[in-house]
Amino acid sequence: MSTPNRSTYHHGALRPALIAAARALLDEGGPEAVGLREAARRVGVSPTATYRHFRDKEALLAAVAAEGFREFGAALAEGGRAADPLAGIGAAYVDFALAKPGMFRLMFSPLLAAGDPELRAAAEPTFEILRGGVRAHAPDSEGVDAAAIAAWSLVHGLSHLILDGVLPKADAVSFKRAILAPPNGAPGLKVPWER
Amino acid sequence: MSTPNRSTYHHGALRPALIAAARALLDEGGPEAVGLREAARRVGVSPTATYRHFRDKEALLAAVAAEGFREFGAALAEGGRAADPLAGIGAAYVDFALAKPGMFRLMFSPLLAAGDPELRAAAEPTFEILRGGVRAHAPDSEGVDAAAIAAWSLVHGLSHLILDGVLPKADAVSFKRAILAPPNGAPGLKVPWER
DNA sequence: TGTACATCAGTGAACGCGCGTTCACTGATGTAC
DNA sequence: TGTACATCAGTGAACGCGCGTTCACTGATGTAC
Repeated sequence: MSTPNRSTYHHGALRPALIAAARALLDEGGPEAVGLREAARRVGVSPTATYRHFRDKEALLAAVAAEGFREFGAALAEGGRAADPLAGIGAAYVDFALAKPGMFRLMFSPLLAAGDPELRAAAEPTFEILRGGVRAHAPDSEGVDAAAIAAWSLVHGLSHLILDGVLPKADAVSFKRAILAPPNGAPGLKVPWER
Repeated sequence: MSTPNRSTYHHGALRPALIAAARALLDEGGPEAVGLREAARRVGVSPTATYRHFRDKEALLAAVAAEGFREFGAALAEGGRAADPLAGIGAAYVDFALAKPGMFRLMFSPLLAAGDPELRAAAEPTFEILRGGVRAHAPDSEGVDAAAIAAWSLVHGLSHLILDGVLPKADAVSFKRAILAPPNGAPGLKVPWER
C-alpha cells in the first residue's frame, strides 16, 4: 500500500516521508538544521524508527542530496535547450541555487564526507551538461574541459556569493540578462579560461 | 603588560588568545567546529570569561572573520602586483582559499548573519581590488563592475568546488598556469561577462 | 482456508555528549586623595 | 607614600537544550504447509 496510514502500527512509506521531512528542514534552516530526531518528530514516528531505513544521519543526508542532484540535472538539461545552450544552462544553474538554497548547499556540503565517490558520481552529470554547453560554442576546441570548469566555477561562485549575501540578488538578474540576451548579438557567455 | 601571565588571576591578553584558539579550531574542523567553550578550554580559562570580551559566540566568529578579511585583502593586493594584475589576484584568491579553508569558509559563512553590514563592508575591499584588476585590462570600459563580479564569481566558485572535493586540487594548478602564463601571450584571464 | 512461525517495522527508555548562556561570586588592578 | 574604594576580569556551579545512537522490546505482516 502506498498510502501512508498512521492509524496502523506500520507507517507504510517511512523512508520517503523522512526524506520529505528532511527537505523541509533543509528549506527552513539549511543543512545544519537537518536532524534525525526532528525529521522523525515531524513524521510522527520515534527517533529509533529512522534506523530501519538509514544507517545513520549521513545516509539520510546523502539520500536527500541524491534527489537534489537528480532534479538539478533535469533543470540544467532543460536549460540546455535554449537557443544558446551554455547561457541557458548557466541561467538554470543560478536559478536552481536561488530557488533551493538549502538543497544547493547540502549538495556541495562538507557534511557529506568530502570526496565521497557516490556524490562525486552524482555531480558528474552536472559537469557533463556544462561540457556539452561549452562544446556548442566551440565544437572542436581542445580546451573544452578547462572551459567547462571555468563556466562551472563562474555560475557556482555567483550562486554562492548571492546566497551568502555578499552580492545582491539583483546581480543574478543582470547576469541572466547579460548572458541570455547580449546587446551585440555575440555569444552571451564567453569562455574565460582556455589552456 | 602584553605578555600573558597565567600564574596571575588575570590573563592579560585574553581577547587575542581566544581569537587565536578559535582560528586553530577553524583550521582543524571548519566553522562548525568553533565553540566558545572549547576555545576557552584551550586558552585555559573558564567558559564564562569569554563573555568579558565577546557579547556572544557570533561576536567571536565575527572578530575572527574580520582578521581573515584583513589578511585576505593583503594577499589579493600583493597578487595584484603581478605583471597581469587580474591574473595575479585570481591566483592569490584561490591560493588563500586552499591554504586557509576554514577561514575562507567562515568569511563567507551564513553563520555570520547573512547580509550583516559590517561583514559586507569587510568584503568590499575584495571587490575593489578585483575591480582594479579588471580595469587594468580594459581601463575605460563601462562594464567594469559586471566584469569584476564575473571574475570574482569565477575564482570564488573554483575555490569552493575544490574545497568541497568536487574538483581535484590539480585544477587549481592548471588554473594558475592558464591564467598566469597563457600560451599565446594573450591576457590570461579574459572577462567572460560584459553588459 | 486456517494456522504456525519467521521476519520486519516500529516503540520507549536511556546513554553520554557538548553546547551557549546566566547567575552570584571573588580576586586583582588602578586611581583619587 | 599610603590607603580606601570603585572597577574590572576572572571563577564555578548550574540551567536547559537537542542531538545521534544503542538497547531490549513488541506489534504487524506475510509466507509455507
